Amino acid sequence: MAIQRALPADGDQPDRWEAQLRKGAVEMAALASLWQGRLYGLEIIRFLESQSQLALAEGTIYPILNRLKAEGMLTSEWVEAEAGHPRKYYSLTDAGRQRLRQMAEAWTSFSRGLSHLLESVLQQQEKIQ
Amino acid sequence: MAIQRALPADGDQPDRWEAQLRKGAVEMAALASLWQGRLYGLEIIRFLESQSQLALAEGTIYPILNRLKAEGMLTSEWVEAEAGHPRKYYSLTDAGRQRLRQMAEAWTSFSRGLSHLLESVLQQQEKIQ
DNA sequence: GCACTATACATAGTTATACGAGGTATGAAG
DNA sequence: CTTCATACCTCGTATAACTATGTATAGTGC
Repeated sequence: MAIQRALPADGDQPDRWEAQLRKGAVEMAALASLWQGRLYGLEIIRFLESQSQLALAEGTIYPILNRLKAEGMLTSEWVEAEAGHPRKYYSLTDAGRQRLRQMAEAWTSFSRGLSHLLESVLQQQEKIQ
Repeated sequence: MAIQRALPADGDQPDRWEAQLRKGAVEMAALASLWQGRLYGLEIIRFLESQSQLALAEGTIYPILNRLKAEGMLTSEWVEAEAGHPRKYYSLTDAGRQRLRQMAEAWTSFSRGLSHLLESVLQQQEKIQ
């Protein structure tokens, strides 16, 4: 985990979010995939791949899901499948929804800043041979 | 089992830009800061901070600059300052410019995918309270 | 001309992240 | 009962970013 250090209970610095975003965009994507309803592990991977070209490995997603669950951002429940094997479905908690909103805002701001930087670069695209 | 990339059709991507971008957005930002002309180390930090709210430490930027120089993405030259001390100015090479364009495109795609994911989340903003 | 300060460049060491490669468990099919 | 397919899980590793610190140069006060 990372987000807490020796910080006081509610002393979350907005500065930390930025730093976290640069790294934890994947964590945000995982939360976002659950926005419209519960999904199970492999389903999250497929969802993100189809919706955002974000290809995550199993070794990436499961640790993240466990971390998020430990932080109270989501819950899980085993569900028996008719044909197959039990699946662990994850759902957002209220805390998870709230955090996702904050991350989404911070991400948007961060992304906008970078896009601004890249404007000149991309404008030149038309001139490129 | 679990051979995730058993796709022969996919071929090999030039690089795993997506994966790199999630981490190396900072590297891209460093290249981007030099698009309009040469800057020296501390100047890059100040530029990024003012232009994109991206706050980088010296310990972050110098290793990146050295790495990029070693890869031929930029050149450096010492310049004597009237009042002060020599500064090491960095400039993009043609290779650096080309790479930055590729990264900018990949970033745009990646960013767009994530924004798409976050659409539903952000749309709910108005309903909150 | 010697400390003191400010600016600028540099790097060693720590931490955290994403991932690859393997392992476990369940049920279905042969 | 062996094999296959799906799904979950975890350890070890490479790498990236950051913290803290060190070095070098030059101007300022005495």
